[in-house]
Amino acid sequence: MNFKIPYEKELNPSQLEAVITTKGPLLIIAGAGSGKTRTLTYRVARLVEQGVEPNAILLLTFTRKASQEMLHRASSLLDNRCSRVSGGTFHSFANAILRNYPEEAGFKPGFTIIDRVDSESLIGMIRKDSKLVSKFHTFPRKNTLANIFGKATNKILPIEDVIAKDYPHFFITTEIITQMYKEYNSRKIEHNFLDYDDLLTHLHRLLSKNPELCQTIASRYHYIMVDEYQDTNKIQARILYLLAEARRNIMVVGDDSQSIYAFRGASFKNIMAFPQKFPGTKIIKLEENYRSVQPILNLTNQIIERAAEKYSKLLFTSKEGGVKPVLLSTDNENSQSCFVVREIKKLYENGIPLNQISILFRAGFHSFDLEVELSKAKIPFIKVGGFKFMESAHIKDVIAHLKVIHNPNDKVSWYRILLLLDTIGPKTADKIFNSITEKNIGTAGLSKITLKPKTAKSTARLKEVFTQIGSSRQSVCLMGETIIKYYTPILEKKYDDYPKRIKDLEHLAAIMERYDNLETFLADISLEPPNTSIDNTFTADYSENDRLILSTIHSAKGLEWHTVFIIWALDGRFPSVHALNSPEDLEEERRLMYVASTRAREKLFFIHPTYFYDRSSGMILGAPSSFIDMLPEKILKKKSI
DNA sequence: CCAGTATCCCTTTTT
DNA sequence: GGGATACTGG
Repeated sequence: MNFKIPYEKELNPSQLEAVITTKGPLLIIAGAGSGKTRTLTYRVARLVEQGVEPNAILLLTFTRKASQEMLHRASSLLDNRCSRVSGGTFHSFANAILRNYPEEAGFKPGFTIIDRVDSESLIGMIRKDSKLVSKFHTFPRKNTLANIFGKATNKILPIEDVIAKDYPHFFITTEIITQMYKEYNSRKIEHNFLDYDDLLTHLHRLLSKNPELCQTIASRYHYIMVDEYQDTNKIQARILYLLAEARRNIMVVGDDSQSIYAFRGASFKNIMAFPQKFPGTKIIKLEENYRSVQPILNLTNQIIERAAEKYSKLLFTSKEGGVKPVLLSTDNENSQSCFVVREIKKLYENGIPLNQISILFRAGFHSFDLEVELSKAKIPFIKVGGFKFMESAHIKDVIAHLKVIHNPNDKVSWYRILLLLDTIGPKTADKIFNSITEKNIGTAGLSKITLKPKTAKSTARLKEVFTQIGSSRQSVCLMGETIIKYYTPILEKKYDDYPKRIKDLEHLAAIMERYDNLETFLADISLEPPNTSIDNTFTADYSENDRLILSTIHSAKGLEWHTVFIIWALDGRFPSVHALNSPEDLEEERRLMYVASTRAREKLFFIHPTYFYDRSSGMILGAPSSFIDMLPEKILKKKSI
């Protein structure tokens, strides 16, 4: 067969082998910067070029953006057929399948995806209803309960194991927590809710309990590719197995050294287990690094070499030159920020565009001081990760109105809406919710139920809104506008900082314009919530042109820049205090440091203050991150100012 | 039954 | 230094 794309020319031997091995199970161990995305892209193109029906290829990635980008690139390599490849995240894939087979999966059509905040609210309701909670001196709070439930689900462990291992101080409450977990699951069914974990577990259950249906679904996908396999959890691995076991045309790509999502149940051991699940797996390692200069690789190799458990690999490059990474000690937080600002100005004057520079940190709030200094210096920046806009109160308030329109059974959202109103508390909200669900009259039914005069007065405007929306089949955007208009006075009364929040709502309205279907809109914002901001207001559409990038390390996965600054490279912050007493957690912090430092092409800085009082732990921090402190001068230049 | 006040808690990363 | 929860008065 003659191929249009000159694969041999454009790929190195290992990459080429990965691309042309299209049959059978394939495991690619891809070191940082080894052209993993390139390999996946060419492989998609190759399959399509071989005549495989594009939608028979399933490309599962970590974010939707990643799959879109790959398919876009594949399209420009070959042709537009590549854009018809089925791609997305595990969660969005599960969402799509489950919406097609709700009954088989055991719930009503038109389910609502609930985020962490909603899930905690529901748990809070259960907790409040329980008379047993007050019998204990301490009982886990709703967010702790959510953590316990989540861990049990994602790691496929019984509740009691999770409590015994991670929450021994709550051991005597085990029985009640287990009871609440059951209650949580049945209430989700009652209100037609699926939380993030449910998307995966329900899909898994659907496939495993329904062999024929599983076969129907599996037979659609002749070729499966999974990116970032090190960050999948056990359930995801099982789903993949069910989808791929018949044809066995499955390729997974990952790097165990870059596994950074154990906190939500991911396990890099999936990589180790893959060849056992699929006997005859061909393993290919990509070890040539095309990203960083050798001095940076020398350092990153050292960081990861000390890891307890890994597939061994050693990255090398043929890139010449480069300078040694720098560890810089500054006296306090603000001098850390000022140093970064000064260096950025220098780089910019030397012709490095701002969008080729990034500042990385462990947690979203670590950049606050720096953001102030950047604003003072008039350096434009965009921040990625950390804060969750979709979970901020004003956004959730507006969305709640849309959610009850879509699913009138959504008790959490009804509560949220009703409690915004004067004289309405939990009890009244309960009554209203019950009469609406009993009569099954939807949101427009709010005006049909009998209320006390006082309550009727408080709900008057809301009734109007729902009647208006219910009678005229409005577009998503129009509904949104109606609700925002209704909500704005409430917002102004509730928050002193309302101008900023109104701006957020305008951005939300802009997103809504792109949708003609409410269900799709609600699912999308839950599954791929916007996580970028400019000037502290969230931004869905932006160009990174000439903007500095501030990002959490988790959100920097897969990206690269000319220069990378890692701030707060401070013991107790990075690694975080939370990880200090668990060797496993500490290993994850190490991998996180590895991910952060392998983002740099030419220049890499670690910065830390030498004196910092940490309010939360009451500790005084000052030592550099233990992952880099022990590195010799030969590898890391140490300076202080 | 709501709303306002005192107290306690914790505080990472994300689909 | 803030949010969530428990408590208390109207």
